[in-house]
Amino acid sequence: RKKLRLTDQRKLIVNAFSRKKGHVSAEELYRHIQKTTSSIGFATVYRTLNLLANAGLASGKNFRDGFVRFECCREATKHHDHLICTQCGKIIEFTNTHIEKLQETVAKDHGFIIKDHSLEIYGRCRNCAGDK
Amino acid sequence: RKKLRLTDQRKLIVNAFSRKKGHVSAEELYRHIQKTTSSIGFATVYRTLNLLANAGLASGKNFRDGFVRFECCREATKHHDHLICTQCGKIIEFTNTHIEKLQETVAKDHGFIIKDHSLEIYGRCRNCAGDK
DNA sequence: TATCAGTTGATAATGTATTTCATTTTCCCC
DNA sequence: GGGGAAAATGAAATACATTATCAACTGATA
Repeated sequence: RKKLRLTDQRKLIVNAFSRKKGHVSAEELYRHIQKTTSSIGFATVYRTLNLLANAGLASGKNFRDGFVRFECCREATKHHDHLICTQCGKIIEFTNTHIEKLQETVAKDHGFIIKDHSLEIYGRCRNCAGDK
Repeated sequence: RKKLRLTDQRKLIVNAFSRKKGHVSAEELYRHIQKTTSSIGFATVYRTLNLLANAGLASGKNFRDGFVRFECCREATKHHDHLICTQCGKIIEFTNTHIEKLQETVAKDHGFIIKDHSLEIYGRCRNCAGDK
């Protein structure tokens, strides 16, 4: 939040968003806000989330359910990758510096300069492992 | 191609698709086919690509341009990951068994059973590295 | 406080992808 | 080689998440 205006709606959205842990889609956040405060348009939710994303305060991930999920980028939550359960939708975050280093190596081998990357592992979580 | 019917359109689409190397979107393929043979509907291209994907003969990847790109899954082209140049759009494939092993380890640590994964590294390729 | 650019919200529009449905085509069996 | 059921096609309609539009509004600034 640098050179933009601090409006009531933005306060509300940012509050709701940062309170929600995990990975929220714009629509989920919109509906959640609607429950307590009506009169916030969903265009504003989208806009604000994109603003946060551009400002580096949120990041949008496109898993495989057709929409973008945003997560809060606090200082504490540095970069991380995701394990996604295809059964129950659970999302686990992890970091592995060893993998990151190997990615750097791969990139270097191809003359690439990494700007960003995303690694998602899809499968069954502990609880869903038994299900067919 | 197991229990489905072999139609002229499918032959055409599959031919065009397997001839096209690299990563093609349904729309690109559709337009490419239109240039030589009109009278193939757009829906049929989508349908056929999805059939191929379900049959494991193609795989669709969702990079960051908003649509799905399909690539041919030949025997030769086993699983691989991607380096994507955000400047010129070039896509380089790579494999790294070491990274894969580490992914298995991570998954095991969280009680996950991997079914699939996708790793994309975004950055600048050799040619575009200099550009601002 | 007056101003005015930034912001909002309802709605329309966008763009990719899927579905519908009447028509056509393929495959299978005689 | 037909006949017919089932599958496939194409054009258009639809779904769906997201973005653009634009008049009305509002917060920051002079």
